[in-house]
Amino acid sequence: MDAPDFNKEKVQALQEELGRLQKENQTLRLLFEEMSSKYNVLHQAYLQESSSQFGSYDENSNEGLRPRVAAVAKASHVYVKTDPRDKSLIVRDGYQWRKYGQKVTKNNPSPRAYFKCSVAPGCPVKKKVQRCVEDESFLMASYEGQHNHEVCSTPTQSLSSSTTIHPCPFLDNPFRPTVTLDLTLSGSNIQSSTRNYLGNALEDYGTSNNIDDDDDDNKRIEDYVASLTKDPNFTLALAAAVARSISAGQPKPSIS
DNA sequence: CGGATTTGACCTGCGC
DNA sequence: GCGCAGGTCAAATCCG
Repeated sequence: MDAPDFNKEKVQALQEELGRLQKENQTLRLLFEEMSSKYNVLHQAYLQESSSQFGSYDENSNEGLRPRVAAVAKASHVYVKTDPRDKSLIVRDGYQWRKYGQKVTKNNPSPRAYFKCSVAPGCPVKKKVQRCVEDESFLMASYEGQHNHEVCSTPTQSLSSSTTIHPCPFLDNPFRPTVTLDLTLSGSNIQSSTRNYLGNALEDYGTSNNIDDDDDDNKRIEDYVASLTKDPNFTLALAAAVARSISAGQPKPSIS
């Protein structure tokens, strides 16, 4: 058998395979972008819904980061992203608190701290702060009672640059820690930060895509896919987005 | 020195 | 009634 002919056939087969993979990559990319887009829309809706249920912050209001009093009237939970190395149980939420107790609870090795609002002498609001078992980088703050005064500090004092607040990243939030609502950012940056997780790789790929350099492209794709699939947070976010996309596409059961 | 924090003791509710 | 766990009190301590 002629060696050059054999090599020619082999090259041709590889080119066909390459072309097929490129088409597949293109399809997957489009699918990814669509899912990413849907994910962002759904996540924004989720955050809006969550902010109406939890003690949360109105970033569009000129009142800054003050928690909505109505939401704090009953016991509510807020998850705060902090530095895991920071062992303090301090949640900067715009109010001034006096610590009156600390206790180690049964199901959590991290101690629970008890705070009373010290802004006004008669303010009945209490707060419990405990590090999450699932992820020690999160603090869970439970608020009880209703403030009878206005917030005492400015928004810039309320939240440190490294503090981020989440409605609930563990129990009922399918997005888990993959997405961070960083209240130190502006509104547009909040959206861009939520896009980062799923969008960056594809955006990077899109901006650097060069048709003349197929080998580099494939290598880049493989690197992106490998880095994404290795990340459990991405897997969770992807699963949630797929589930939501599927459920969103199904007709809603009629309520009679 | 005064206010905030720490920490052990005490109180209370709940399940067995 | 007892034990356990969570919540609160208050004296001691720390810190600016």
